[in-house]
Amino acid sequence: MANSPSGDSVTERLVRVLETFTPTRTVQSAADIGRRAGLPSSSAHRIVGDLVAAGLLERDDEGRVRVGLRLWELATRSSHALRVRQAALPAMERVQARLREHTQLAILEQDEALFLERLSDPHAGANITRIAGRLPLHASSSGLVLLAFADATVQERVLSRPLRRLSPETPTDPAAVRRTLAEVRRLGHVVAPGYVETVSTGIAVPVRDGLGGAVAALSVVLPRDAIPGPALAELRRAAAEVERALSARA
Amino acid sequence: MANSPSGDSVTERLVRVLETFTPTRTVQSAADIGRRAGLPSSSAHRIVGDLVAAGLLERDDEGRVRVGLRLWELATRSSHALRVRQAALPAMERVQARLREHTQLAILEQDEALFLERLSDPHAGANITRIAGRLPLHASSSGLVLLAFADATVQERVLSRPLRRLSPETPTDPAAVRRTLAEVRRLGHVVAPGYVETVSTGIAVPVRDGLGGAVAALSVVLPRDAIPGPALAELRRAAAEVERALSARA
DNA sequence: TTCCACTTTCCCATTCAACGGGAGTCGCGG
DNA sequence: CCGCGACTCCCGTTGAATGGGAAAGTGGAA
Repeated sequence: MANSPSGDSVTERLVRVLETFTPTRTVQSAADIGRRAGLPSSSAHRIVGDLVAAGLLERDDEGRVRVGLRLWELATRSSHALRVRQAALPAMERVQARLREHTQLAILEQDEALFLERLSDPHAGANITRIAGRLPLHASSSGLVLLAFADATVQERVLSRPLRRLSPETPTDPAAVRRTLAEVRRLGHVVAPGYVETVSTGIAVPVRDGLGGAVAALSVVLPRDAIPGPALAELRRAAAEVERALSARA
Repeated sequence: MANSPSGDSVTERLVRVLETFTPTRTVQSAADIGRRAGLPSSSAHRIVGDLVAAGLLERDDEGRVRVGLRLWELATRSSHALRVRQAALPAMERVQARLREHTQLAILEQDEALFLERLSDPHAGANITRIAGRLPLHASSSGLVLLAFADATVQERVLSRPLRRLSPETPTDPAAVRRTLAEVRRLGHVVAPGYVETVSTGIAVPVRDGLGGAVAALSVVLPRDAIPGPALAELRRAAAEVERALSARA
């Protein structure tokens, strides 16, 4: 029953297998994969074997499995988001050189903020975001910026669902979030203290397209008590630079 | 016949479909995909539909197909090469800020040089390398560095096959390449004028691991007549920085 | 407007590849 | 030495993938 809403086709199985890999779990045994994907052991081994043969998975020196580089090569054909990343990288490096904390680039993807790039100072505190990681739109500075400039239907959909709480200070009242969004649109930025982690503050600005929308959010994560002014100025400058770079090649 | 040396299993078909996307061809109709992958039209449509449902492909506003972001998310689980990229990025930015041409990072992958990252000045001349692109090991500065510090069996295998010519100046005599490799090992760098394109010179240095091998090659592409000295100094410094960054987190 | 070329969707009988249970091997730790 | 887990191989069954064909949508040219 290919293509059906939730049976299991071969394709779905393959994806399930690939999804057993997480940002933290990057290598595992074939048997592990089978267990996590809910597959009979013999099937799991066969499927993993196929994927390895196809190059989507690789075996390391001692038989364990990891995601293959071929997959990354294929993924890179997905120009549209990666063009944004490419355009933003120089500006992000500049921000990072000045602030030396965490500098991030996120886009709106399936009602979440998807982080495309992240530059971190080794001396900066750890934080939760990762490249290719996601955060809820209402609960992160990047997300709020993306949501503020998103399509109205997206806003409705997101705010009509229960708003997950990441930290004690995450805003979970739809009305409050709506007010925040209006303010984001007015000011062109957002400062989100403690929304994601109590010890840090996210600061984000939109990278605008020509039509009132936002193609991405640039953000930095600072210690909770840092003063946001200088970071904001840096971010504003960077966003303008990215917008220029994006419009330059059309 | 799952897992067999070259029949066609479902997995192989999926990969064939994904491989119809190239760095240049990033969107196409389902029918196109079918033709390129050698699939009956009805099968092609079904498979594309499955892949879209799984999120590995996406349809744009007008029905055409492109590679999905989900694929990129999955690919990012492939930490091992991307750790190198992450470690190298700051140093690469520094090189790029100084030289303002093309700065590249490549690793050895299946007997080719695979480019993980590339920073290009908008004012620099175009050149052939791309992120996730590949070049032969004998015919690019990055490749020669990688080959010079590679396993002896890899060297033998590569040099025993016919050496493809990319430009009139590409070295294609195995003996000559062998001499070059020895020199690369002695000097710790290579200057490759016109090997890839007649108008440019590639300059590369290895990023060494602790054991006589190279984890990656850092390179720049300069106009053919540029003097290589300053670039070399920059690259050396950058490589040392990357080696430090890599050993820092273990 | 009609015609034509092309893409896409839907349907359905056939069949063959994927499936998974099971048995056997290897390697490790107790 | 035994037990446990990972992995490999085998093989009969079966149902999902397959692809031909028909028909509906799309769009440009005449």
